[in-house]
Amino acid sequence: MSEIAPSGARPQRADARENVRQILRAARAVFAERGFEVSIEEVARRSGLGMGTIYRHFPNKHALVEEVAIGHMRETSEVLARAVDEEPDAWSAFTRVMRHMAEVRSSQMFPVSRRRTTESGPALVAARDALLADLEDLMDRAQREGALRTDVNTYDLVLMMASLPSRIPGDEAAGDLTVDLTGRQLSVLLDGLRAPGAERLPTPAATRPDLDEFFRTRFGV
Amino acid sequence: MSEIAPSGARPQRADARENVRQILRAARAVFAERGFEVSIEEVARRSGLGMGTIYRHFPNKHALVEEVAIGHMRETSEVLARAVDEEPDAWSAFTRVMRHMAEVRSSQMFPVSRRRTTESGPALVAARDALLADLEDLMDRAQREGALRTDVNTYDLVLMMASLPSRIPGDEAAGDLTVDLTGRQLSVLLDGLRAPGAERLPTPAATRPDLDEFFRTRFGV
DNA sequence: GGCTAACCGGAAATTCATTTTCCGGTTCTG
DNA sequence: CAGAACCGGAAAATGAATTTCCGGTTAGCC
Repeated sequence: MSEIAPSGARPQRADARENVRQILRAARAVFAERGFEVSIEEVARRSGLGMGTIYRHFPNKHALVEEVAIGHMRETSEVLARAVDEEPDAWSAFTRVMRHMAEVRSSQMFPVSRRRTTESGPALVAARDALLADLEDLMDRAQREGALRTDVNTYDLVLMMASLPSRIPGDEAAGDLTVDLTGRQLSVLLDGLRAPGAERLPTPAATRPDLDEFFRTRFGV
Repeated sequence: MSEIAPSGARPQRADARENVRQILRAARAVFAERGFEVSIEEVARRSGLGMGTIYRHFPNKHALVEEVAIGHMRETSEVLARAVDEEPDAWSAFTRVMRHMAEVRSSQMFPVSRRRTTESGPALVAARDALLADLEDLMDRAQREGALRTDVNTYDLVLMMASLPSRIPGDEAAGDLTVDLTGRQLSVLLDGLRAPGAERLPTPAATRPDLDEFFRTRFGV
């Protein structure tokens, strides 16, 4: 995480460890709902802690974002592995992963990477690349199965997922939406991804640099 | 527009009128590419004019945004009318309108409305509501035709269109994308909108308040 | 229980981007 | 060619966010 217990000093207190957990939980929820440009104050409010506490455990905002992003990548990889194991075919596994990504909005975490090179940087890059590779495998299988249209690639997919609207805002806001916008759009999207696809997609397809560039201009990370 | 010639005074100069046109053209392009949170300085740069000139013709940034939005609404209404006239069926007309909206990214303009009540406020609301009504008619027809899935409504649509990524950045930027992301996503989206649709959409459907609320939290307008 | 380092809250300082003003100099146009 | 209309862009005003700081509070070992 962010604090290593130096050999000679006192260890981290139990309440502090619990607070770090609360911060990460709150950050994850708030980022999912509103994107990671929300203020630290917002995260603090949601976690029930003060801003000072957050800065006690993370050197700066970006470090917090990175930590959350790593969590997303790893978790999604696990979900993917489990789906591949348990589902009867690649398409079912694929939709299951999509639903999970939409639910937690992990795709917006892909671009979080190298603005500043922090200590968790390498871990993040590794987790992200591992997920992308797994996703590509799964999509290949779904395409060979004849279920997924063959003219989309991993980057298209991540970008599409990133474009989905946020899920319903949390507890606090008064004027909450009553619709599951994400769910509705995702369903339409999945239908659109089914093979063979009537529309002809403009070429060329997206590439990795496109993905990076898009997120850079879109989210500034 | 924004300047009325008072009866006794000199009329607006020809070069000034041309500049207003340039400002609107530049604003439209920049907003389409990067959203309307781009700075006025950006608009100025793109129009080849100074910031002072923009403020000479528009009392504040929001007034400029409104003017652009009105243009989008009216233009899209015209495109829709023409499409209905010329296309053989409702679905073709529908896709034509969708492609136009994606091209100019007019759907992100829907929420621009009543933050401050300006003089152009009523005109904007009228233009927007007219377009929404026309769109609803067209979707109804496409649904009765059996081409458009019946479980989506106008609000779903506007929201989906608003989620599409920006089109390829303009002249200036060095690291441009080489992909037509908008086009690819739109094609997938259109396939997903085809009747009958295999996926079952979460209910209830979106409503007008949902649309307003979504944009408020998403774009702050 | 008591001591002390670890911890917390949140106001205040800082930073940074953006909007908006302002005015000396320039350009149309009658 | 007079003079109002116009322009550019530096600088002031604003606003929103990040980050620091420190007096006051705990946890947890003795």
